[in-house]
Amino acid sequence: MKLTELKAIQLAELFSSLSDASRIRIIAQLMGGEMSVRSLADGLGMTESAVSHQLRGLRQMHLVRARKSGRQVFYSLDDDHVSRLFTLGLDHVQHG
Amino acid sequence: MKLTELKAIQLAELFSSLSDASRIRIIAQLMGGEMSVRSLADGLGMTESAVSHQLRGLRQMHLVRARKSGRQVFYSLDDDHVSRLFTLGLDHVQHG
DNA sequence: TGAATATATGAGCAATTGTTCATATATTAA
DNA sequence: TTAATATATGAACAATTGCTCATATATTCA
Repeated sequence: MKLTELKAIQLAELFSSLSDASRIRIIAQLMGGEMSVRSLADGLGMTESAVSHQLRGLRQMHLVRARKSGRQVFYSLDDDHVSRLFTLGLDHVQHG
Repeated sequence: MKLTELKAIQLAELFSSLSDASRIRIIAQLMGGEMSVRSLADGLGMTESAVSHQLRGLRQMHLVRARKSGRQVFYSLDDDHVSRLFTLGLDHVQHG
């Protein structure tokens, strides 16, 4: 298959976004619906700062989207590509 | 969604395997069928050493498989999860 | 306005990563 | 056996990454 260097880099960046256990766990939580930064941090046992740093990267790669309400920010998965990549990956890990 | 820490780590490792442009280009080449280390290296403009190092990681994650024939080793994609992850990722990068 | 709360961000540091270079192993041919 | 070829591997180094800590911004409430 032919692939421009740019597309290769973009693809690598996309998968990079999913290449850390903390980010995977953030995404797993968001599979259940939108959550605030604090409740993500509480649920994951991470600091809000660490979660916020990770969410920034996920946002930049359009894996999550933010909705502001008052002083909270609720995050959710951006589109269904994300959960499809997630479950396809889980498939690969579980079977063969 | 609930996810054990082990599964989170395994998923992250899987996506890590796809998180580098060189590895993405190796996989793109292998979408066309099996290739030797040398022809991969030639086609990608990488040294055989660099390609071999990367193939080792891909092999360990069961993304590629090796078939030895004489003094050459031919690599191919391990199963269809790989190309499905690849094309799903490409989808995400191209649209939305 | 000022205090409290929720999130974001920059600097800095330890840990990880991808490559090169040198060398090792394995196979074939002479 | 020796030389040549194909691949693999270990060490080392620069570059990147994910966290903590301190601080900044934004919003609500008194």
